[in-house]
Amino acid sequence: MNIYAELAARGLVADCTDQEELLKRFAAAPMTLYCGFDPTADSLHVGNLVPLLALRRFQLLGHHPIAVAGGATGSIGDPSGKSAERQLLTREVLAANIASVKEQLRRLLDFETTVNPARLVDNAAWTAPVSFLDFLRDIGKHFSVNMMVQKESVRARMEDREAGISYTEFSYMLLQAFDFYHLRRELNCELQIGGSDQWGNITAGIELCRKKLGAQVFGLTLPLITNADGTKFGKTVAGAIWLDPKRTSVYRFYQFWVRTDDRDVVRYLNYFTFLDQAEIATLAAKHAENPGAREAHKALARAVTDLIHGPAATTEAIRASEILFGGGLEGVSEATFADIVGEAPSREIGREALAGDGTAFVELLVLSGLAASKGQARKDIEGGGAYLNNVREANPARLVTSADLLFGKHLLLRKGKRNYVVLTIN
RNA sequence: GGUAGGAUACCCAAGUGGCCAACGGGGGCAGACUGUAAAUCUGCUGGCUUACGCCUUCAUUGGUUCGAAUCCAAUUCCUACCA
Repeated sequence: MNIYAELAARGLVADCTDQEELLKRFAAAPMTLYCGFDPTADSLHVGNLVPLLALRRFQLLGHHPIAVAGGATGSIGDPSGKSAERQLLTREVLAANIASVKEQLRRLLDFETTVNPARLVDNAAWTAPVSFLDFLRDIGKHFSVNMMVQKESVRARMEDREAGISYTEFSYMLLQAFDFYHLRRELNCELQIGGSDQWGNITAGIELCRKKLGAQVFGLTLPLITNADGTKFGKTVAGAIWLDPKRTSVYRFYQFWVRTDDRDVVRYLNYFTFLDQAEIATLAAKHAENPGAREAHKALARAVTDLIHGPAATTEAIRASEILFGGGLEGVSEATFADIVGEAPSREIGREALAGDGTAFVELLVLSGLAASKGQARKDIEGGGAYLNNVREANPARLVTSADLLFGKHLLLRKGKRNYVVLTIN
């Protein structure tokens, strides 16, 4: 299957340059392509997944992917889609971010294959040595400010008198264009992919290649992922869903996908998994027939978690989820329960807290972090939204003692349908 | 620099001397219905307290008053018009 058809079938093509020529080029031979990732944090998040997986899709079909870590561009800040000027990252933070993002990129692409191994480069490598004067003379000369001002990312900020745009961010597209030019010249890279907000930056690079190298290169953008309810994909109240398990536990990562809106789930299977069209069609049919079973959701969650965290961690997250959401705790063995400890959010608690008369249930809810204050905890409990060991407990004053411990050392607290915390005696 | 207007809780936004922990909407949390979904309906949404109630909060500081988000003064920041 050719890559364009594959992407199109999944709804992953937002736009591309010179489609006719690009299709011919795809048909002719494998090509080298790249996508950049700016290290704005020390971890990528699910929002970065679409372009990242797209690189891998290209690789699976024989193309040569290059992941570019934005050591240079990241130090400037991309104005695309940003309504306000960004705080510059310090060099130390940037360096640390690049190091960890590189690790994450490494795990998602195949660098070992001999046929078309992925490559990972840092654009600081070729940008940093260029002097400001040289850059202005060799690169800047090819850009008309008139054109730059027309670009959506810049125009939006120029029209907003309050926000404005600094000269620094205004220059961002030149740096990204320089990347494409460099990669075309040195590595014969012919295609850049990116989110649809990258269109302006990508076309800037294409023009630079044409002007300086007389080469035709291509751009292809991927759609912006939207949630059916209109909220931003990948963002929860608590923040972004990160790929780094230290920031977002595997359990929470898995849960994020399981809770996907019904209306989004089939689309997301296409966007975020490598399941083929037949498999997705089967899941879509199952979902249409019996949405309550959430087969599609589970397949989605399993596939993505597996991809990011590996099969072992995924299995644990699934097991923890099955126990917590599978009904009562009766018959759950200590070994099985142990699986969810450390997987589900957990906290430690001193043994003395439960000795004698023990501690009021309200206190424990606050201790666990499930409630922000005692007053809130009381309301939650009185409202029937709190559970001790999966049994509703409506009395805030209920004293919890050692007798309530599961297997002599755990308490399972729950607020609402799906917020669990395991308290463990230390 | 001048003039006018503004700053209220997570966000938007009412309130212009006591009935104000502060209308309403959004968001969030919980309950019902369900399927860890959506929609809908209900409750909650500063802290402490079993409760009576107490404490902190309407940009900052000080003042007037029995009593201030509300009046006065100064300060800071924003907006609009003028220069």
